[in-house]
Amino acid sequence: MSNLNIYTEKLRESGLRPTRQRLKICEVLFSTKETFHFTINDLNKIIEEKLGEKISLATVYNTVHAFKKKGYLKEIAIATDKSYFDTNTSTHSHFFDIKNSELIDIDINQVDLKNIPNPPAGKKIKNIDIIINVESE
Amino acid sequence: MSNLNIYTEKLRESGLRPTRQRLKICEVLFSTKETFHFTINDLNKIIEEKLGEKISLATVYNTVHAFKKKGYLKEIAIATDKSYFDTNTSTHSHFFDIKNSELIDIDINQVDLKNIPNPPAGKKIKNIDIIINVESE
DNA sequence: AAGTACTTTATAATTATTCTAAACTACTTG
DNA sequence: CAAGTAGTTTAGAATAATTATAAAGTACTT
Repeated sequence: MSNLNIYTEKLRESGLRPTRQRLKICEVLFSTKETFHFTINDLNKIIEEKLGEKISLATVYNTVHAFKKKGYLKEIAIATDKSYFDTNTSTHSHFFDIKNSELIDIDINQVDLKNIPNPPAGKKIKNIDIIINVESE
Repeated sequence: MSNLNIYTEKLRESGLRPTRQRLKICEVLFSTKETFHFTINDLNKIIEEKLGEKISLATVYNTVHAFKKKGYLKEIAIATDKSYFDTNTSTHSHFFDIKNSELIDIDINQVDLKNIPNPPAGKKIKNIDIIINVESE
């Protein structure tokens, strides 16, 4: 698989050694151009079911957090008990279906603020999270 | 205390009987026009420290959720392990200081979307959460 | 080839939240 | 106003997400 070098580089850049387990995680996260949303538990299940590799939750947590810190993953800000992550790290917003906890990407061009307010004194804006909550009618 | 009737009404409207404990919760949440942000734990501590009333956490959870359901409180969508609530139920957004988990209201007039994207087929927009993440510089 | 530093893992610990069932209280109605 | 009943409070247990730990295993340097 020629993606190996890419995975290895991503891991190294994140300060992690390329191990069998971490490469499997990469395979799920970065093998396709299609992006997706997941919880740690989702991810762990996919690795087990699709790749037949049973990885300790702690390893998945550590790796996902390292990728998030490095910017290879983004965390999505929603009011739920679990953390959701996104393999799409470009600036964009989400629809969130309250009933089934489904997240849907919104193209950046479709959402934009009219004007950005001045941050409080001594504070700098890092990024802006926009969630449009929807419900099936 | 002439606010008693107001508290009682809010509780009744939320489907709850006015009990000693719930009235104390109201006293903290609704006694002043100033709004504030809190976690369940914050709220419980304030009630104990300021009003000298020790209330079971379960009671606080139940009451806060009933108020949220009725619309007397709003939950704020941020990516943290705890749930944050807001006594300001008008449409508005927040600055969120990542380092100290501090929330600051933004006047609604200062934040507005240029255009609202069409929701996915069969779904209806309920509300929009906007968080501007900031960091001390 | 061997040593060191980093990893994985199972398991325990922590934290937020929800559940439960027994004791208690508000409210209705006679 | 004295029950009765339906809703409440509470401590503690149960759940669930996440983080910490420490022993066994692996990647990488030399």
